[in-house]
Amino acid sequence: MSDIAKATGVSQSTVSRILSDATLAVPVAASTRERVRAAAAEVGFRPNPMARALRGAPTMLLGVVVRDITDPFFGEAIEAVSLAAHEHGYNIVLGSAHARGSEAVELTAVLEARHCDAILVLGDFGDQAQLLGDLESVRVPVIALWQAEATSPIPTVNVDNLAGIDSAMQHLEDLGHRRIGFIAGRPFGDIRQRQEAYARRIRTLVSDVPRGYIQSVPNTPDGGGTAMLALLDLEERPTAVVASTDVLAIGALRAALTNGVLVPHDISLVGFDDIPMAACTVPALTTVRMPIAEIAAAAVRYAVGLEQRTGDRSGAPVSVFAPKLVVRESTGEPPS
Amino acid sequence: MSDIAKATGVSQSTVSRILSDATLAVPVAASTRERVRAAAAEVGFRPNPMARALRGAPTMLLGVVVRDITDPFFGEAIEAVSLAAHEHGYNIVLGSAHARGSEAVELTAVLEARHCDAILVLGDFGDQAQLLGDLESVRVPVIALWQAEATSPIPTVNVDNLAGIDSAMQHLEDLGHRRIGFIAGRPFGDIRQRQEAYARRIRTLVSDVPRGYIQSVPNTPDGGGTAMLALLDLEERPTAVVASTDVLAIGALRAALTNGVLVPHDISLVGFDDIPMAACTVPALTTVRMPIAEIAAAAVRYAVGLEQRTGDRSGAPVSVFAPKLVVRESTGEPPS
DNA sequence: CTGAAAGCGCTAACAC
DNA sequence: GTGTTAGCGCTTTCAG
Repeated sequence: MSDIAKATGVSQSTVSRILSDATLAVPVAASTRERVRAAAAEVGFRPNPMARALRGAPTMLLGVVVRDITDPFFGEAIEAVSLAAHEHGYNIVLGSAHARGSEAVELTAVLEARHCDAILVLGDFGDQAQLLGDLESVRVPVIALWQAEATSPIPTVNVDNLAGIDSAMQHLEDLGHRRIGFIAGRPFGDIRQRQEAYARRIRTLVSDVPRGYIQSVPNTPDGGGTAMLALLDLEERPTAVVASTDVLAIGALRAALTNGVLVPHDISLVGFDDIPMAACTVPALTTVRMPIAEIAAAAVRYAVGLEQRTGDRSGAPVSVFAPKLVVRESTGEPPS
Repeated sequence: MSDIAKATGVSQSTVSRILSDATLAVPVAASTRERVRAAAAEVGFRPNPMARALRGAPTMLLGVVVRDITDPFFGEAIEAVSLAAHEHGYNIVLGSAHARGSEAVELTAVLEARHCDAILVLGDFGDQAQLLGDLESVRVPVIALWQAEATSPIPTVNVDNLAGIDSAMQHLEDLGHRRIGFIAGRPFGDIRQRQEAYARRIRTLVSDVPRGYIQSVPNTPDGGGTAMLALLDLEERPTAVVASTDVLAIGALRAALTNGVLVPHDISLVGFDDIPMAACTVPALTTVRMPIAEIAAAAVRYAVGLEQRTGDRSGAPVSVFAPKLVVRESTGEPPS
């Protein structure tokens, strides 16, 4: 920058004024501006964001912490956030927390230190009190997506899990199902909410959740398979199963099929998330789709907005978006 | 930092020496160190990486450009890179290129400007000459993963596509298949290599690639489905199909199954990548698995190593890792 | 309208 | 061993 100042015979501060578009505040002669611009272009000048940040300017970076980047759902989510961020001129610093406590903590330190303008937390970290605690003491705005701990003081934008499960249950009930099982993942956050929604709903059908109708397993295809097998073994076998995520549902589907149980002929299956693969299974999965793009956009808008009214972290407002049931081939009437 | 200098009555430079662990070069009294450390801890001191970077220190950031983050394969890849980077104390700045030219270019600008210590490019950007060109003029080391353009001057670490396809073909031939079709994605990079490997191999079986045996489609499940349908419609229908990616294979599988073609009874199917879902289809997919973790580790090691011997970009060395065939349920003997 | 100068937080010679 | 001093590249008062 000083180079170009010398080359054009202007002072470095003038160059700064021109190149940083502070022009509006302090007028600069058009002629000078032209010359400087030209010189800058010639040298291929690129402002150094480090230096800018050092002076207190925003870094235009959004930190993103994701619980498990290999989860196909979060792949889509990151894409959506990245897109939304990009629209505001922001870039993404990604940290995958690998669901291990120590790293997550370290991670927030990194993100904070990197002076992200805001931090976005994707997914439930309910089992990592550390992280959540740390996040509270971070100086930049933190906003959570797909994080459903009611206790959290962090502003959150999420999908309406209750509505999602309700629509799935309604669909199943309309089809004639009464004995409906549930496959749960981790017992906190989104999945816990979905489980509660299920439990509440099923109690309107039967006096209480039948023994074994809720299977808690790790949120993996294998977990889903294990759960399905257990459900299938029940004395009063359910005629339909709601899985709290598509990943679980896909595992459950495979388990049923490989054990000679036809879907949806013998048992109906509904997932949650609508990951791309959900449409590719045979039969294709009936599932609950969330408005990922909208959620991401809202979160980014919020993160960016928060930067202006600094420190305003009191409200911990929560935006909730409505999901939509996508009926495909994995649901049908109960076996007679 | 000056605060803690004042508080402990030492000079700020001493504090810096202690806190930046330059201790080794210039000895510091143990007592002073203790005091400073304590004070630093009390204030909750966190070094400002911006300032550090401004002084020329490495930013400990690795830029990652990925062609399509929603591709489940790249999800795993990013995780692996992230893990490997973490081991060297590096973090990841993620940029998804959305496979759109303009953005990709802009992206590299951002990454360069962000002063990443190196840039990792995941996947083929063969259709984006812009990006590749830009990358060449970037000052930091660039290293490519899963990028197979022979013309590229960028150091590359990749999987041995030829060996992968060969093992798939060998497996099929051992089973007795002679009429083997191929589903190709984009006509460049990894996929082109795989296609060439297929073409070479099939010519050892028949005089030339039979008409229509290579189906070129977009790298999506739908694309795979379309390709499979075309293959099935062929006069001399293949008894086996090799798909250049699992995503294609999964789509192809669904297309076959929903059209009453049994896999592997009527037609065998092999994928490539071994994405997590590959084990969850019914039948589970026989596929070619790459050593993702090793590839990521090699790339990161390289990226980090390159930083020391600056400017050494001449060789454009290429590391190639051997993939491994994973036999599951989608392959069997040809129908009699 | 433009220049001079003071830092942002930190590191690295170079003294003492 | 520790303090002094000079910047890294940029923004920003404050004077011309």
